[in-house]
Amino acid sequence: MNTLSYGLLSLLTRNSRTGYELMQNIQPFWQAKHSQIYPLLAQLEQKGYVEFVHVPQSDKPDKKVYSLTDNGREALKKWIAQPTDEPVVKDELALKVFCIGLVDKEQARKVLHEREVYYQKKKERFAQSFERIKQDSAKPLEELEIHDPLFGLYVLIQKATLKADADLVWCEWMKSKLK
Amino acid sequence: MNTLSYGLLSLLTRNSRTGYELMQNIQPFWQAKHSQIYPLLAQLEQKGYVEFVHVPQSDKPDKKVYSLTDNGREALKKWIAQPTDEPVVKDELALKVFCIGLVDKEQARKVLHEREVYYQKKKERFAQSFERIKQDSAKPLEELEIHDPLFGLYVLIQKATLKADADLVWCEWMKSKLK
DNA sequence: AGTTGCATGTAAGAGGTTACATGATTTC
DNA sequence: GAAATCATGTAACCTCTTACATGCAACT
Repeated sequence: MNTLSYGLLSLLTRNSRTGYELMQNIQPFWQAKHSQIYPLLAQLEQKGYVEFVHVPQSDKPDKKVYSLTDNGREALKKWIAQPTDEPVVKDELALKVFCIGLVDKEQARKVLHEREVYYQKKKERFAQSFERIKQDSAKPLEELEIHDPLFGLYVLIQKATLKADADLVWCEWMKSKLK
Repeated sequence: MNTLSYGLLSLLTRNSRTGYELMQNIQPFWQAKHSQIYPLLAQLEQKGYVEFVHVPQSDKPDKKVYSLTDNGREALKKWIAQPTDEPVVKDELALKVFCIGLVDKEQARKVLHEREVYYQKKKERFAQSFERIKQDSAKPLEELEIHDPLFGLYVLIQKATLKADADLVWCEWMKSKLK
């Protein structure tokens, strides 16, 4: 059981989902391709942590809809109680910035601008996510509590927004250094 | 040439360093073990991007001190001009938080507290880094410009500090949600 | 006509971790 | 006496990406 496997179980606590949907939905929290996820789902099924129903479709390819079993839910609870791995960040930009003095301000601005646009788009996507869960939620978001179904998603989008803001502040600050 | 290889070259623009030092110094920006770095250094030497001198030591094991060649410096400049990969973040905590409703507030607080301590320690380390480069720098840090040797390191510590602050703000905010 | 989305899967290879191997000095 | 630091390297294994494979519907 690796971390990604637990991540898939974690998503399934909300809804039943297909492998394809799991692949899409886990992206903001853990980047993984379908080629990694499908074999893991097969393993999780063998372990009895998930089960699936085959759903034939006429217009689109048939699909397998996975849901969490009681065993899977128990495994998740045990996992949460284990010590949490430290976050791993791999950002090529940081390595470039370290030796940014090799190029002129003009070129450095280009590198930074590319990243600024990236974070702005990211922020927009988070704003849209907030809107979506605001509509799905019975309560105002600020009143959501730990056992409300949308709590986890809500606080994660909050986390991601705060981080994107910090990155954008840094980009702005860098612009003033490269004038 | 993968990203980590360029990262090693990037560090060598500052100083000549041993493989062991490179392994330590790259940690804040790219987590890599010595078992990955030593073979890459051998490859970089074969490509003519770095060269090394053998330095015998009596009290400690002998070492190889690597430095950047002109070819290596040219390779770095070309790399900076290429499009930059998007950052990859893998944080087990995010996956746990998504399904945090499975456990009670008491347990959730424990998980969050562990991470808060981690970010506090990280901030302290960054503060120490600031102090160290403040002493190494001829100018006040705010006046450092792109071609000053400590510029890259300075702005990276600034970036890391802003992000750690954002994470700590989120941890505090979460505490109020879990009261 | 070509691309994107839906939907699943496998195979090859690159990237990365853990363990094995050695050995002196210093710190707890 | 045990663990940590310095210092290098290899081997086995796990993780992850890219490419191969299929096929229909909708959009451009």
